[in-house]
Amino acid sequence: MKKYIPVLENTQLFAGVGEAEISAMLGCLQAQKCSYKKGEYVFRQGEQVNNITVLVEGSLHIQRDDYWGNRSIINMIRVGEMFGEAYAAPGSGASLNDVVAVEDSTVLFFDVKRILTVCSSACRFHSMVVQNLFFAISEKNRKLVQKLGHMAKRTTREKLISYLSEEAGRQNSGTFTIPFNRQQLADFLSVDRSAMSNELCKMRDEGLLTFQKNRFTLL
Amino acid sequence: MKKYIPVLENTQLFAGVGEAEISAMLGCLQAQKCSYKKGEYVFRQGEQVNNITVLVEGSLHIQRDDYWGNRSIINMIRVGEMFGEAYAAPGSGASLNDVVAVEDSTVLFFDVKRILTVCSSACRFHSMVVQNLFFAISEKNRKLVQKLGHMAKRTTREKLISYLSEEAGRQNSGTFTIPFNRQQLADFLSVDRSAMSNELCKMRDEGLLTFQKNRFTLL
DNA sequence: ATGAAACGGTTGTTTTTACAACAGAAAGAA
DNA sequence: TTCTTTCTGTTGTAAAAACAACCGTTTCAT
Repeated sequence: MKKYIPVLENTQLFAGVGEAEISAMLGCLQAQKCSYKKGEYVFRQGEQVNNITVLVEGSLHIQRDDYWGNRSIINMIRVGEMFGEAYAAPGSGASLNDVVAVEDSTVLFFDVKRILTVCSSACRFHSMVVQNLFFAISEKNRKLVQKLGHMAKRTTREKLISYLSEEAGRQNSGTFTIPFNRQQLADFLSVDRSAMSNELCKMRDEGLLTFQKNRFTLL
Repeated sequence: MKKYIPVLENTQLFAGVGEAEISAMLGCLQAQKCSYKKGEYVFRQGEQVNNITVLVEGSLHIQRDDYWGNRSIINMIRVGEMFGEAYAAPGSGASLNDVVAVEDSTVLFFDVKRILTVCSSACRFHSMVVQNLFFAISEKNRKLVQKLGHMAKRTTREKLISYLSEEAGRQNSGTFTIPFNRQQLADFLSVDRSAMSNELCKMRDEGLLTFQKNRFTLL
C-alpha cells in the first residue's frame, strides 16, 4: 500500500495532505487494495456501494449496458481520480452503472462511514479530506453537465465538434489525443460507431480536422 | 426572510436543523432574498457564481441555449431545492448554464465562503449543513447520471419510455404528472417537439400509455 | 512467425429524426 | 365577451442515424 502514497499525494482527495498524514490515514480509513485485470468489473449495476474509491493504476470506465446491449460510457477514470463518491450518502441506493477495468488496474477502497465520521487522530487533515471530497464531487458534477451538453446536440457531427472542442480546450492545444478508440468514443457520445466513423472522415475531407488513430488536430 | 423558515426546515440543506438555529444561521450566512418574475434570469451562462441558492417560491429551469437557438433543459428546480452548489468550490469557473424562472419565484442566496468556513455560533449545526450540502450534491450527481441514461437512448420513443418510467417509479404510480409541457419535455430530452408529440400519440394509439396534458398513465 | 481477434473505414438499406408549415383547442388578457 | 397568444397535434419532405455486412489493417498471443 505504501508504494501508492506518492500517487495519493497528487490526488484531488488528498490535496494538501502530506505523505506522513496520508500514511496514517490509510490505516485510520481502513484502506483496502484490489487489482483487476483488463475487462474485469470493479462494481456492477445494482450493487450497493459503500466505498469511496481511488484509482492508483490503470484506467476504468463508468458505463452502463441497456437491455438491448447498447453500451453507454458515462465517464472515464484515470489514475488519481475517484469514483463511487456519489454513493457515499446514506440511502443513496444501488449503483446505476458498471465500473470496468479498461486495462489492468489497481484500486484503493476507503470506507465511506470512516471518511465522513471524524476520527481522533490527524483530525485536521481528516476534515480537509472531507472538504476535498466535496470539491471533487462538485467538479464531477460540472463535468457531467458538460457531457450532457455534448449529448444534447442533435447530430453526430455536432456531438463530435462539441466533444473535440472541449478536449482541445482542456488540453490547451488544437492537437490532442483522446482516451477512447472509435467504439468507445461512439459509446461515450451514444451514437453508432460506423456512422460516427463515416462522419469523422467526411469532416476530415471537408478540412475541418485531421486524425491518426486517437490523435486529433482541429483546423 | 422569517416567513421562509418553515420552507427551509424541509430542505435537504437544512435537514436536521431546527427553526431557531436556521434563524440564527440566516444572519450568520448572510442570506439574501431575491424575487424574479416568470421568464427572468437568476444566473446567466458565463457568470461567476459565488452563492449557494435555495428556491423558496416558484420553480426554475437550469438550461442552456446553443448558438443555433436549440434549448437544452438540464434540470428543473422545485421549492426547497438548491442550485449553484456545483460552483461552490474555489476555481470552479463560470456557470455553464442559465437559470431562469419558469414562474414567479423567490430565491435565497447564501455566500459560499461563509458556508464552507465554520463560524463561531451554532457550529454544530453549521457542520451539519456542510454535510447536508455534500449529500445534496451527490444526489444531484446521481440524477444527472440518470438523465444521461435517458439521453443515451437512440430513439425518441426510447427516451420517452426511459424518462416516463423513471417518473412513474419516482412517484410510485403508473399515473403521474410531469413538470413540463410538450416543448419543455422536448428540450429536456433534446428532441424535436413535433416529432416527440407525434411519437407520443403513436404510443398512445398502440396502447402503451394514455395522457391528458401533462398527466400520464403507463399501461 | 502465424493465426485469431480487435479495430477502423466503407457502402447500401431502412428507420427515424429534424424541420417547416399549418390548424384546432386551450388559456389568458383586454 | 372577443381577440390574441400559447399549446398541442398533424402531415409531408428532406436529412440524418441506425443497422448490417464486409474488408483491409493493426495488434496481440501463442
